[in-house]
Amino acid sequence: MSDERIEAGARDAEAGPRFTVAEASLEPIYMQLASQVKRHVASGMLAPGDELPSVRRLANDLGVSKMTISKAFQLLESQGCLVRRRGRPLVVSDGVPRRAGPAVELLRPTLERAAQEASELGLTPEQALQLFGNVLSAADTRRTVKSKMPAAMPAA
Amino acid sequence: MSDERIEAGARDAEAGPRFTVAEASLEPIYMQLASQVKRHVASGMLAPGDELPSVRRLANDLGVSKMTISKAFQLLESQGCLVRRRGRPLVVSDGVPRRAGPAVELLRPTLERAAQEASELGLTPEQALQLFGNVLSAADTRRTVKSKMPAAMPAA
Amino acid sequence: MSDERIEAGARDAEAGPRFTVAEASLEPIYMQLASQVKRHVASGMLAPGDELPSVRRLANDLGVSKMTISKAFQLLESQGCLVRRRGRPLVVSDGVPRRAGPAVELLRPTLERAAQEASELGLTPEQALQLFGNVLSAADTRRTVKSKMPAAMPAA
Amino acid sequence: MSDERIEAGARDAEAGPRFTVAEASLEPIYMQLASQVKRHVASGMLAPGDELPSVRRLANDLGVSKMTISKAFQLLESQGCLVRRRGRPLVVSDGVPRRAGPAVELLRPTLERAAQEASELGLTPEQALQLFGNVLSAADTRRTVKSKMPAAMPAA
DNA sequence: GTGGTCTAGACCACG
DNA sequence: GTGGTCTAGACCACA
Repeated sequence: MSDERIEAGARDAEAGPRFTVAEASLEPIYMQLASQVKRHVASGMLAPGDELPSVRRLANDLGVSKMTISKAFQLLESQGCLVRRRGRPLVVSDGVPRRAGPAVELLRPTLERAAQEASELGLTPEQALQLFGNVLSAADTRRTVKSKMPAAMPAA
Repeated sequence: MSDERIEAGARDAEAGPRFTVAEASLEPIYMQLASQVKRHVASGMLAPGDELPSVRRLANDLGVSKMTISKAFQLLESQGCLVRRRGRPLVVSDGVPRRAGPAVELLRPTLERAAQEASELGLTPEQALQLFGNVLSAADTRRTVKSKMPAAMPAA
Repeated sequence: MSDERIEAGARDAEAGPRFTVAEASLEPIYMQLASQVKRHVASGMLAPGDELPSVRRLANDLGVSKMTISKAFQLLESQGCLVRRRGRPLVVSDGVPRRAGPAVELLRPTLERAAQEASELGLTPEQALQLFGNVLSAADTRRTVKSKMPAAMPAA
Repeated sequence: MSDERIEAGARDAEAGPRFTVAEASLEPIYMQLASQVKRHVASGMLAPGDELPSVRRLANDLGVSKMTISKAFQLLESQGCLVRRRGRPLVVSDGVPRRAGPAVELLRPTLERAAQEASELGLTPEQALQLFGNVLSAADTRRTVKSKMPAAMPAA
């Protein structure tokens, strides 16, 4: 992860999903957030019925406008992923637990893109796989180092 | 590669680089093209001195505006990747063969993104690696099957 | 129609859909617009493939912000009613011609509300029907008077 | 009335006004309630001097916050429709029995909106009228069927 | 010219 | 406190 990311949520002992945006990315911020929420739902990090961080807090933590967060949430609501309740934080819908199949399927598009790029780069599948292995290890290490505590208990 | 892609180049006996764009993608077409050219250069598919297809032809084949192709080339020229010569097609610069290190490095950002997503999806590195293996195999198979004619050999 | 409405589109000989917003209404402007577009599609006033007025023009004519128009269109796109094409005006989708059944069904919710209110007002169905008849006549008259020409030919 | 409605009042032998709110509606609940009370007053279902259900009871029956009920009542009080007396339930004011003319006038705005929508849908006044007739019949039937007990007589 | 993204801030509705 | 709506204006991407 060479690009700078701004993080929000789940710090310290708090056990919640982490939200990050890559400012440098060309992908609109609200889309980064929306797909991130979907991944957190797919992973179980966000369960149906869970409340999301408030728009204001996220906007503040991530350093983006309230409207941008709102837009992300609105997109997710239009896709049936979140539900609105008057005057309450948004909540993960329980009607549509996983609309794109199991968690693993949400990763496929990115990997397909990687495969396409690897092919254009003239890399063999083996080379591509090995590089991914390296990248995964590096990420894992970084993560492990970062949180010295056993990752915050799952069911706090 | 579930999304529809429009292809151009490397047909018949001609063994040249293949250009494709995903209309549905949110990534600007000119950027898709520019990064694709860079990958072809990194892979050696396009060597320094090689001529690129004409703007008109690419625009026609890919079904996009000439402006869009121009913009991609313009971007590459401004990065020193292509050079323009009076009334001639653009050629690959030999001054800056690989500005991002070996080919493998151009794949890293996408894989880092995949790793980040895998982590958010709660997948283990092993699961992510396995899925990538599947995807690479599928892509390889598809490619092999597709080109019955001895056109451009599958990079491997 | 006692409330003031700001109109846009389809003036003079131009035969296009008319867009209006009621400023005084509590219904958000973008929702007023979105449901209006749906009605125009259901009526055939807007056919699949037709382009909508540009965001800027509508915003200007209706005296609202560009973002507000954009939000209405975005909502319609998320419902599959409009489709976006790079750098072109939005267009009525042909994939989902009428997702709520025939035109008449789009009127039902409002009439159900009216029926509920009539009942609470202690009106008999006959009284309610008669009042609706009066209102329809009034509207019809007003419309006829307004456009002295034969309403602009349907298939211009 | 396809939307779910939560009801309160007029149960058992008690013959009083019925209050309902549509949770899913975008219209604020307190406004739904306030306009409903006005209709009940216009219909005579609530006569000047009649007491309204207590805030607590309505809140409980309708499953909304007491604040919301209070807000509705406050609005009505500020409009002179209800009057507050020390420690007693609110009663219908006799000063302003029908501030918008006869009952039928309270229905007009909704019917005007329906007429506007019908026009945008390309329906003839005859079609619109017929649909309203159907809707009124359906509502009437449902109501008759629903109340097997000789509770509050259907208004007719 | 088209639409899209984002911001900063004001104001509203609901609890 | 929550989210929603709207604005005015800046900047970007695409034709």
